[in-house]
Amino acid sequence: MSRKSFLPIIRELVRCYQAFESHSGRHIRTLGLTPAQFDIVATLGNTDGMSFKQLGEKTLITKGTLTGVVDRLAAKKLVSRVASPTDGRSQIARLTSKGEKLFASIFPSHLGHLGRAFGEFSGEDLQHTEAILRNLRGAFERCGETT
Amino acid sequence: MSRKSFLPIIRELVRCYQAFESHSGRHIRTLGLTPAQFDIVATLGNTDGMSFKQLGEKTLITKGTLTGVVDRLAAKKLVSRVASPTDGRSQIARLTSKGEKLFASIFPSHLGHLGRAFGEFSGEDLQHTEAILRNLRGAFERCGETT
DNA sequence: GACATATAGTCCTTATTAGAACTATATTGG
DNA sequence: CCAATATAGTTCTAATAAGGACTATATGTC
Repeated sequence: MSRKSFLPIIRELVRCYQAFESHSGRHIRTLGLTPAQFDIVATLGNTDGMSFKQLGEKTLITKGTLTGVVDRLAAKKLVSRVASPTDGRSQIARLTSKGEKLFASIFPSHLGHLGRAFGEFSGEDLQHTEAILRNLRGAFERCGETT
Repeated sequence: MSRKSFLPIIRELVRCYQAFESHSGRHIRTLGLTPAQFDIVATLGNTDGMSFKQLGEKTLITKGTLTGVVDRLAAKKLVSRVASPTDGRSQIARLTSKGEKLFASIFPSHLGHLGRAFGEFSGEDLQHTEAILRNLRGAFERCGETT
């Protein structure tokens, strides 16, 4: 298989993601958060809180970064940290009541913003696009495992 | 169309891109460059140089960031800046001979690394995947234009 | 030629990113 | 019970990211 024939896919993936980031990030900033902060608020919404490990897994933000982002959300009084009752090493991050209100307000707004891109997609389009992306992700992840 | 039904696509796009970044970035770092630096070297390879404006368009690195990345590549003697002969505001960034050698050495290596992910893809798979990504990118970009 | 407007790149600021080293705590095996 | 190993989160570092303000230059109009 020609090595070059996959380059258009790489190019389209990068541009697609950047277009998404631009579309999404532009709106998030008007909400007074950064994309990483929004990601954490969205992940914590409608939960009782979760450990940093779980947060890192669900958001794919590396743990070195996660500490700082949670720090800034805590400084904004949107998130609080509580020591884990069961593991002395661990802390639980949880939305404060202010954070819950923010989540309740901005999450639907952001879903609406994102949804605008999908107005022309049929149900079949959506399922097909998801399947293709999952397959592509699997291809990259399988390479990662062999390292 | 249900607002929620596109969320799996968003999730898969983000995870797919992160898997790609992890797969690609890991290799680039072993080459002694950062992903943004590699992006610029790859974009300048096999050209006579280009303006920052053109570089920004081809790499989608914002100009505030671009100055710093080119600075660091210049400090590594991989890229040089020359004043534009036709526009007093503009500068041309170009690979040095050291940069050309690096490009010649690492670009095929990186293509090989990326190509490993696509070993199971048929020609039709590749074309189909590209078409889906282009369509999805178009959806996000069309939203950007209406702002 | 003068003036208004636009543009190229730089500088600045705040936040994020990734990963290694570190400390405190947990787990496992003998 | 103790030693070895693993893990959770923090700290640190250098680089990137995004966008606005700025300076120097270009362009267009009168």
